[in-house]
Amino acid sequence: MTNTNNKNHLSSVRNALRMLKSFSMDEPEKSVSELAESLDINKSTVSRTMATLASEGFVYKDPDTNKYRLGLSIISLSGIINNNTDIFNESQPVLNRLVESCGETAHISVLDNDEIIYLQKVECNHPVRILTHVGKRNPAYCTSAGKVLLAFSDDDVVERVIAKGLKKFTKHTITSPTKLREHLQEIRLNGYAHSLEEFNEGVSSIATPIFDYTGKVVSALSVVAPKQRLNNRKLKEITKKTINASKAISERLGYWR
Amino acid sequence: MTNTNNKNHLSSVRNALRMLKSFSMDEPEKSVSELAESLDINKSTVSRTMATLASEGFVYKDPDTNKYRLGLSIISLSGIINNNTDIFNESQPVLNRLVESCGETAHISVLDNDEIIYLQKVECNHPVRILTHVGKRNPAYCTSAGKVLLAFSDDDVVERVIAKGLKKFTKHTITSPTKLREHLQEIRLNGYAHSLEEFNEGVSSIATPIFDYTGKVVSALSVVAPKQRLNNRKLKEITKKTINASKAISERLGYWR
DNA sequence: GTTTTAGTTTCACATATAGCAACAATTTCG
DNA sequence: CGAAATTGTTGCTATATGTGAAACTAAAAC
Repeated sequence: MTNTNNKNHLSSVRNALRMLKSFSMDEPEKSVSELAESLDINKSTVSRTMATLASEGFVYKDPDTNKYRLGLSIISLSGIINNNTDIFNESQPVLNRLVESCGETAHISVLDNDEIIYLQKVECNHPVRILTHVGKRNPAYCTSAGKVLLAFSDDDVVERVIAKGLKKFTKHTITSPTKLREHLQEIRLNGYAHSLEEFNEGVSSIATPIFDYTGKVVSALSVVAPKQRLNNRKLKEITKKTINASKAISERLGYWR
Repeated sequence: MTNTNNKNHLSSVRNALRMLKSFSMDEPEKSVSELAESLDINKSTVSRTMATLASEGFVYKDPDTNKYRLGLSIISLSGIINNNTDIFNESQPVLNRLVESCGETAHISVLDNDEIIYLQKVECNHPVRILTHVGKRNPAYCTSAGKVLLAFSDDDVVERVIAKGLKKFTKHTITSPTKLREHLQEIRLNGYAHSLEEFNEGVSSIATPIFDYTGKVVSALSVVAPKQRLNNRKLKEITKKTINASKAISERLGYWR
């Protein structure tokens, strides 16, 4: 037996999903043995599970190296999500214009499991690029997008994030629960959030909330840039443009003032 | 027992994957009962499997309607695929320029399971749009991208496609095996393929092959447009631009000459 | 050529899973 | 508004099924 965790969950399915999730940006290819070791699951179980995943196209087995990669079925499924999510359909053109106007990379992100996850990214032309990608997860309390989303979330979400611990990533990371609560309050009033090197040294960002037709904040729009490209004037200018862009997206989602 | 198909495959995992795959553009939301009925799997099995999928973020359960949707874990995984696939990284800027220059939508697609699947799409600004999306599958023998990919595939792939049957979608669909073989031969010589309403009435497209550093055709670049926007001159012009764009992408992938 | 490592498959056993049925919770309909 | 029907979840049990150990291949390393 491997996992007897959640009683009403199918362990073999859970194993399969863990195998899928173990692929990452840094390790996009894995062998059966590597999977078996890192997940602490028997080799033969991994072998059979991966074969099943492969037969449905969720992973692809390189016939030369015997290593597995994520497969095209996942692309198919992601396409279905995207086209059925309003934010995807409505935000694309607005994002493009924002990126062009600011000259910096922009993202759409949502809160998931008390972290943010990037749903969309439009990259700028600068050769110096920031280290995000669609699907990436980042902490909520030290990114501008995360702070915006927290600021408009229920208190219990904020408290849960605080309870999980506010890890210090840089000397600018807010680690005091009280300060964080005050800061979020301020963000709610201002209608935007800045993160000046709170998560990564040398990286700053600006985020604003996107409202749906019910007036709920469903996602955040953020612009990221290397700190040195963001002097005070530029910061203000981009903040204003980001606010306008998120208003435009909110309106497309049916939000009225 | 539900499936005893492939002996060395895990049926519960296969069930889970079938459940994931049953979501589509037209049916992005499904209830337990719907899933159970359409897949002919017991309700309780579906319930437990979906709960497992939900706990890992592969599906999301709407607390109001009790219906399931595909979840964000899939977006995460797709992001990993994209950023680790050379075609994704290298083709984006070239695609953008092509779309701007042609004024029509462009795609990158690959062959998977004898069908084409769209990996990437850059949309044009025309209000009249074509019905594709990332992750969509289309038949290979009647789309321009598919024909290009078949033309540069091994014979057994072509024969397999023929054996599966050449369904007539429009009056322009090629349904004769002999004609198809000749046509593919021609495409290989020309270095591009056209599909003039072979799959959808009123829709035409142009596709060219993309080579990797080993000289193998790994994907196709295609431009799609409503038939009426593609007069003879425009068709020639776009064909030329598409050829150049695919050459540019191939070079970025390390292909020489 | 031998040794090591990696992946698949066989086999027997234990158990996790599928199906049934009962239950709880909605929703639909009279 | 209450009865009937539909839907989702959970004990329960038998048995199909997934697991782990080891045998077996195959390939790579030495």
